Amino acid sequence: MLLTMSRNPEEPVYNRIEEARAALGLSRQDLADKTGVHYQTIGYLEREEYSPSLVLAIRIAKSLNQEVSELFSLTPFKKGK
Amino acid sequence: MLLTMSRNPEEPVYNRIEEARAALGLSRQDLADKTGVHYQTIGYLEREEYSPSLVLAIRIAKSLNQEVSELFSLTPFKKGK
DNA sequence: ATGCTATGTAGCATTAATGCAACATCTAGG
DNA sequence: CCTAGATGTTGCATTAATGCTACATAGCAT
Repeated sequence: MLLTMSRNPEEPVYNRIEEARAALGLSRQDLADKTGVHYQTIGYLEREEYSPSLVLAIRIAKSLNQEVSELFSLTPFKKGK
Repeated sequence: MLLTMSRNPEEPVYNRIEEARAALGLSRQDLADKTGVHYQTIGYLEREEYSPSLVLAIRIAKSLNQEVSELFSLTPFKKGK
């Protein structure tokens, strides 16, 4: 089909993907490859322009050796790990 | 828009929603109300006709006093709790 | 039997998540 | 300076997730 203007849903999910990814020295492309998604998708998630599906969240957590609950939250994360 | 025939995605997520819900003596309608979704949505999830968004998974886990990882998995659950 | 509750099934509308492509920008190296 | 890599931005197509409505069925009451 055509149209729609997604980007920026009403229900954001906070995440620490960028920190966790940087801690492992991975580029977005690297993480995208490990996870099996487009590298832009990682970017959108890090910028919190939309929230992932549960499957994607689980796969990303696995790629980063983290628990889903450590990486994603409905409430903002505190600064620092 | 129109059309589409969702139901039954390519990537299922296994879950224990039904068991956890029953353990608390809640009907689907009860859980749907607590979670803020349509009661049919709970049914689709229990029958694994599609997998939830991350936000919904988190909210459901919270409604059932469970961890996301205890309730959802990319691999099938063993029988019994 | 009648009725009520829980559940399954089917369709359709709307919106979000994802892929992908084409750019722009910025920075680190050579 | 030039180039390459990483990241941000915009647009559009496709598909999944969700809401909602309606109806069927099965069980359990009264």
